[in-house]
Amino acid sequence: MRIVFMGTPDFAVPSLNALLANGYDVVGVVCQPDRPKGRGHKLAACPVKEAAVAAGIPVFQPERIKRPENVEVLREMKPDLCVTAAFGQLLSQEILDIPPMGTVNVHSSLLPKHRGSAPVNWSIIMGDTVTGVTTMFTDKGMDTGDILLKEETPIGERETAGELTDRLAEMGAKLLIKTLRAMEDGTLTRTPQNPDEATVEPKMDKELGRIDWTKGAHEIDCLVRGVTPWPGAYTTNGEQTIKVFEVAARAGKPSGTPGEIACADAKGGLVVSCGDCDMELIQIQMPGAKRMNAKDYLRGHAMETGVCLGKV
RNA sequence: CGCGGGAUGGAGCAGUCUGGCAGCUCGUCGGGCUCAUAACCCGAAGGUCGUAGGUUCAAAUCCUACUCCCGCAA
Repeated sequence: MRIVFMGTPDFAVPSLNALLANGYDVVGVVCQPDRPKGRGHKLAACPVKEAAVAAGIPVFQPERIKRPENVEVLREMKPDLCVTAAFGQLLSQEILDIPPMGTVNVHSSLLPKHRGSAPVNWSIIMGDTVTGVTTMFTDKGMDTGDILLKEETPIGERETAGELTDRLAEMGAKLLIKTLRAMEDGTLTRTPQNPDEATVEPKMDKELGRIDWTKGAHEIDCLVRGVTPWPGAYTTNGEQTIKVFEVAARAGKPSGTPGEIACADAKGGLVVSCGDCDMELIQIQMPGAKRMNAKDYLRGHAMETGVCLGKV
């Protein structure tokens, strides 16, 4: 069975490797073009490309897969089946018609919940306690195809989007293999999604990570974990942007107005009031500095109590 | 050559402009105080000042090259 794999970020790599490890014939890999990245504005390959190159598989990186000449390239790969995992481009019907066995997608949520490009982030931000991975037949819409298999997992109370993504990537890879096995056995069933239960969220945006201190502690904690490590949560102190990696609620009532610094020393930590209590900023990063514990930062820097964070 | 910040005992920083004793807040170790303590008092250990070269009587500090880390932007 000739398989063409389409995926781009870290999430997709375990699925690709699982196909290879299980002896599937991956004849080509499609991913997003190299993008300028990092400080030197140098072009960088995406994780899937690196994995494909390491495995000696031809890589195709079209700017827009839908263009006729790119569709033709895909057609010439003569895939029996296509597998997608966080590819980053929608496929046209013309493309979906190429592989006779169809196109299977690995999605990092329990569909139809959390359609879109950032399901892991949103499931944490929304305060879900359970999430999972879903395999489905890709169709023309955004994560709207028929569901094949699902697997659930609880979301850890302290788990960040990055950590959960890693876990789901491994789960997704296993579920993908299970799905293909079932497909080969003829035991696979497909279930249409119930559109009434569907939710769709936008992709991650920097502005999303801005902490609103008037919100409650749980909501803020979910936001911080949901956008960590990317795009990252942050607040501001005057002109300075403070990136926030980990927060913890303090028992009791807020000791000041939302955003007000209640405590800022190496012993007591950095404590800020939010809507319903005080919160400790455990791990932060200041401009130009590396990520560190707030208490460490305060050993070498003074911060005034009483000032308000997050004021524009 | 996209813009910018940084590297100084175990942690976080000051000192660099204007060259001249290795400093601050902690941590660690020892001792004291205390019913007790993350509190307080006394003492100690611990540093090739990112690397290499240059200037100088003298370099953390000035000059040159290099390495590594980080913010913005993507």
